[in-house]
Formats: sequence, structure tokens, C-alpha cells
Amino acid sequence: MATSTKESFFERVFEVVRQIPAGRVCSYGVIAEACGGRISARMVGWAMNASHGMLPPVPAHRVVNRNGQLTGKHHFPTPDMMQQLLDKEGIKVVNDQIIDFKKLIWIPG
DNA sequence: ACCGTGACTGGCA
DNA sequence: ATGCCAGCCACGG
Repeated sequence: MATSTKESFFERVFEVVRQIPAGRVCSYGVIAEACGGRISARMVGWAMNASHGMLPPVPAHRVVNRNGQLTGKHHFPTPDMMQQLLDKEGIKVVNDQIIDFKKLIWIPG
């Protein structure tokens, strides 16, 4: 990835995730489709795994599964960090579940 | 070049 | 309502 003649699909995913406004969340499937719809939701989660330590930082905490559940919180530096960040943005999370997720869901475009 | 793995999703029993 | 199966693409070994 050093040559960077062609950017990895990760960068594309990161860019979409960075477009998510604070106080809003997005699902993996939506991001996958926003990337061009040529990748599956699994690839998004996998890309998130590479987002750790990325600059600019990727708001992966705003990315949750289709159920609004913080499935990937275990991948953060600390499992509590994801909920703390969401709560700080005004998003209420209980039992790893986003409250009013249906209203907080944001879709590119 | 082949196989396994992965922070998901949707459909069917 | 809940649980299991299969599909999906990309990357590392």
C-alpha cells in the first residue's frame, strides 16, 4: 500500500464513514452500498479493523450493525470507549443497544 | 495460486 | 419470535 498508485478500498470506506455527522450513526450494509455497492457489509467491518490508528481518525463508533447494536465495541482500545463516544454525542446506548437507532440512522445522500 | 478468516445481512424453518 | 445457513469481497499466510 506504500506505492498508493491505487488506493485500497479501505480508504473509500473510511471516507464514507468520515462523512457521518456527529450525533448520527450508520449501518455496515449502508456504508458498503455507499462505497459503490460492489462490496459486502463484511468488508466494511473488516475495513474498520484497519481504521484503528488511521489519520484522520475514523469515527468507527458511529458505525453499528443493522440492529443498532455495538457489535464492534470489542475492537476498540477499550470496550467502553465506543458507548462513551456515542453518549457524548447525544446518542443513548443501553446494553450495547442504541436507543432510537431508527431515528439516528444516517444514510449518505 | 489456494485456503481461511472477518466489527454483516437477509432469507427460511 | 428465535436460530441456523449461505452469500459476499478482500487480504494475509
